[in-house]
Amino acid sequence: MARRGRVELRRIEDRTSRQVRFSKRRAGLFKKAFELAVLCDAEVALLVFSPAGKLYEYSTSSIEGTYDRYQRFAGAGTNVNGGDASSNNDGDPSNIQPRLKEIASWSLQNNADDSDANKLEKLEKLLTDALRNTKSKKMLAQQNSGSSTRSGENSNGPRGQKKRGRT
Amino acid sequence: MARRGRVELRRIEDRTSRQVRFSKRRAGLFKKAFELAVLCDAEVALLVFSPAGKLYEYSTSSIEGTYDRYQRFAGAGTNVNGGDASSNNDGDPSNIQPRLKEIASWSLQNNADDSDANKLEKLEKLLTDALRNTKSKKMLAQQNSGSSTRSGENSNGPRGQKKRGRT
DNA sequence: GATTCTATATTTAGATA
DNA sequence: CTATCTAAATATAGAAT
Repeated sequence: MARRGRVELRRIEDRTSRQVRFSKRRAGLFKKAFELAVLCDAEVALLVFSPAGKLYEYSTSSIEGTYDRYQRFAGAGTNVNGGDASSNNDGDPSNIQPRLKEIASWSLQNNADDSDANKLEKLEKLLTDALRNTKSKKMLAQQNSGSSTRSGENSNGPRGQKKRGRT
Repeated sequence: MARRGRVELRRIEDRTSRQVRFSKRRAGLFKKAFELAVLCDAEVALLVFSPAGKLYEYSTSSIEGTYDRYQRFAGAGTNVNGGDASSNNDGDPSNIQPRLKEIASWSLQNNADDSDANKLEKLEKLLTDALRNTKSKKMLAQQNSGSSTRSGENSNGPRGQKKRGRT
């Protein structure tokens, strides 16, 4: 963030302070959203509920419209994750369990120490791979079942692109 | 925004430049959205379609959930209270182990069946969260400054967070 | 609660790799 | 396309209004 002392990334306890920051940051966030839309010609939809329950929204066109596009996009399996399912998936995209085993194992072995960058790096890799496999698998499952079980597509990030060699 | 010459708030004509800015600004926007959610305990849903048609999303809980709340809210036009509904994210990026435990547990319980979209969806969320935590944690460890500025990067990798020589 | 002032913390456009 | 580095523009925590 920015300014004098430095801010911990965690829920602000002081009610008043949290409210003030919410106001300021909300304004900043909406401004950024607007700029991204205009400068880069992107379609943006942003919904924010304040801790008090108040609604704030912004959208290039309309919340509904963008949400619809989102559903069609995600549901149709068009290009759900930007197309990164072609990387080195260890061959079989449906082979998730092995990855999970690794993660589970790693988790147990490092239970007492998770502050080391190297370990974190390794974990990160495992998670990334596992996630990639998951997505590939999910698409397959959805396509096969034919039914639209689109309950909650809720992957946070726009997953990493290829990440391998440079062009 | 920020940098050397100054930016006109209008569509960037140069295709390449626009693409690069989109990448950077998108990352910044998602980071801000994440911070607002964590710091101020707000519920956020963000959808972005790049000019190329790629989808990027972030949500405190789930896009669908927040959209639903939005519709209800807009429809009722009243205070959607009755519980505040503030999602508790567990906000602490340094708390990775709990996530891993969840993953490990899930892994064991679903060992025999990983072909179901719903299960995969759940797993995906777990992995995404865990990954996000990992990255935040890693940056912290790397900075090794003892202070505590974290950033919840949910997009691609942790942007250059090295030392950044301020002038 | 929102806004202004101010001293820092961040963000980011460009150029590169 | 992504990551770095640098210089310059913003964003914003705190305090006061």
